[in-house]
Amino acid sequence: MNSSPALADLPQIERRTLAETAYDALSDLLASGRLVPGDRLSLRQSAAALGVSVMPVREAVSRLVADGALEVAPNRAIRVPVLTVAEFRALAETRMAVEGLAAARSAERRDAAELAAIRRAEAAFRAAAAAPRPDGARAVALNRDLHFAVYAACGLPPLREIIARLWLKAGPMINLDLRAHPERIVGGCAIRRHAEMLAAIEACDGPAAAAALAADIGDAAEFILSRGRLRET
Amino acid sequence: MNSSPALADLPQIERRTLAETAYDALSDLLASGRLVPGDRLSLRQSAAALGVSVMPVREAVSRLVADGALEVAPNRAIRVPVLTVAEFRALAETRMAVEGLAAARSAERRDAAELAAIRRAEAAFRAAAAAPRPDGARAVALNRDLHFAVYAACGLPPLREIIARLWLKAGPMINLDLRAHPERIVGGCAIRRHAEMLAAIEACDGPAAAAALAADIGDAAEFILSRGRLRET
DNA sequence: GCTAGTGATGTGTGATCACAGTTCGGGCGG
DNA sequence: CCGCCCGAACTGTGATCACACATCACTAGC
Repeated sequence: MNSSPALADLPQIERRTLAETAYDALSDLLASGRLVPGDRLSLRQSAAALGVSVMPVREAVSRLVADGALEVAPNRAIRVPVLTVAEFRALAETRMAVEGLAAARSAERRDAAELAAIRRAEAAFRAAAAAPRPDGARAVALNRDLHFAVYAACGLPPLREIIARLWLKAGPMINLDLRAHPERIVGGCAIRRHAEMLAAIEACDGPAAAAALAADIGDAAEFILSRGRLRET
Repeated sequence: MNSSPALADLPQIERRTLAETAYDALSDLLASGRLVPGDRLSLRQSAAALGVSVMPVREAVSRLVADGALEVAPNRAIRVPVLTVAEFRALAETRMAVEGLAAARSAERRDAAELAAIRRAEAAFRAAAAAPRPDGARAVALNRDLHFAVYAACGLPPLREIIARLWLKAGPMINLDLRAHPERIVGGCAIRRHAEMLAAIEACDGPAAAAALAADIGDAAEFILSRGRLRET
């Protein structure tokens, strides 16, 4: 079975289902904080907005509900969860532990290319934060890029996926205030924590990287908690 | 709007969708090892077996695919993944890290009731392993009960859910050999590791609990790897 | 004799319809 | 004027249908 060698040049055509695209679209809305805790969303309206039928949207929403990024109220209404203080604390603690784990591994295993990528991401975030008029949405995206540049270097794909799901759950709450008040967190602790983390990763110091990252998450969580927008019970 | 206090006694009627039931049914098949890596399954056949239409099954399968517990081949065939050696190693390492984390927290935070539950689960597993003719399926279930009794005591519901998903991914591979050869792992290391873990939890020694649990997972992983049923590439 | 084309069958994916349940607003009775 | 009730509109859920694609057995052609 000989065939033209030109066929080898053909790139694999990507096979994306509409459900996957819908999932990505909704995930992005959640991760960027454009979907606020308490927001309701309707399958039919979302489908209309995406220009598809309810079928793919239903599948995407079902996955997000399973991830805890959305919830179906007993009234059968789909909405972005409004976490209680206790739930938010548990989520933040889990993130500090799991993401700290990933950061420690990254510090100990990163190669030169990964370190360079982390350095670039840190510099980009710092530059954006130093801008005269900070852009909330851009800061959120760059912060995300930096964190996941670190997690990508941990060598454990399953761990990276776990963290991505945790971000989906925490995203709306975290990014809500970060978008509204970019100067607070961005100008304050985050830059310092990121610098500490980068230094630890450069020094291959796992525990220090974990501590810096946990502190970064802890700072943000304390800030959110102090604003008191969560449910008490 | 006064009403009889007897109404307070009524338990909340559970609102389960068929999709959730289907998800639980398939999860159980995966977790218990009755679904073996490489097995294909069809939406229509599964739906017929469950006595529902393809709709709920499709949603359940979609979630399991998102969890990595199932995969859709490019041929559009649904099957339980056959992990490569590298993937299995990464999964085992992730489990050792994350579940070790949970065990450490449990050791440090468990209350008396949780400790009692863990003791009961450990005793039940030990008793089943000591039986003259070990029952593979029962040992799998009791092992699962013991582990999750520990994770339930860590005080972090999100962490518990993460571990449940990891078990869904690893379940088919782990339980395949455990069901086939209950005497190997059950009679050997597992009992000892469990005893070490229980002792550490009783002593509120977090690091020791994490080490014992990681060793338990590591032993099982080594055993699986030595059997060489995984894909090389 | 062996390969390449061709049909039937079954696959997941997506759209559409049907239905029970909820929500919300308008209008009637008090 | 206020409170209740009923109906229209909308919700998610499930079933059914339609379609493009993959697989396999089979046959015609070299």
